[in-house]
Amino acid sequence: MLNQSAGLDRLFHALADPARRAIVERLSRGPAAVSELARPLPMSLPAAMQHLEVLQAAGLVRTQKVGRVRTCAIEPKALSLAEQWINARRVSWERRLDRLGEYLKTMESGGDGDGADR
Amino acid sequence: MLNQSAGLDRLFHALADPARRAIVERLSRGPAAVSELARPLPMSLPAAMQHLEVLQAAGLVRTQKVGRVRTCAIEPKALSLAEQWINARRVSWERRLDRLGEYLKTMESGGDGDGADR
DNA sequence: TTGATACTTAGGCATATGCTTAACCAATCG
DNA sequence: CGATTGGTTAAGCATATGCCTAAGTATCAA
Repeated sequence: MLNQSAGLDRLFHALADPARRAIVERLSRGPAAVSELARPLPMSLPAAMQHLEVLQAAGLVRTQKVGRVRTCAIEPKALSLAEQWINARRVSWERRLDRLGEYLKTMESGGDGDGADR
Repeated sequence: MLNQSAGLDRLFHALADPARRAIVERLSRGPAAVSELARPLPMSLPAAMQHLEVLQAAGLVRTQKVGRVRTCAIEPKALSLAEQWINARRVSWERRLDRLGEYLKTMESGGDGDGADR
């Protein structure tokens, strides 16, 4: 899986802001121009642009300029990186809880069993 | 589902740092004391503590002090909030791509169909 | 009670973020 | 051409983050 740490940094950081999530939410319903994305946000256009740049740096958004209009769209694959990390954690702790369950059953039936957690 | 925006802010922000993810990774394999979590990190103990505080504020980690040792554990439920948000996005854009597919099929068979995207 | 261990708090500092306003280009439009 | 529209760049500023060192506090061990 390789570490991919910097990518996760950028990805989670990009998602850690309501304005940026709002942009992603809007874009998951279809492409939009920069000013269209900025309009509903409580900030200036340049500020919204900076958020867009963060999203692009995270690979979440792809843009393309035609004439004087820049059209933005989500990059669905980007989110799956975050998803995978979260899933990996879940697998990890579920396995642990299973082992704990086994251990408790062993206890019950009077065995000794090295259940050392560390 | 209600907005839950502040919670997502804290959650994603907490995950947007390699040291904090390392802590979560360690804890998904089982509970640990503060100093045990700090040891592998390239920083001082107080710095590690601050990361721990961020994780607690995000609801990702629960701690409990016994004697002079504070033991930390993950709160599996916390991650599911992030997961849900990501899933919701996916559902949204998959529906959209389906509609787009339908539209293209309609085109193909010569129909007109209002496929306006906006 | 003395000392070591395991955190905690406080203060300070460098850099990063988020935002603003004020220009500045580049395609349209009249 | 000259004015608009849509976007971009630049500079500046306030606050937030991330880290450190130094100085506590509270067990536990001898």
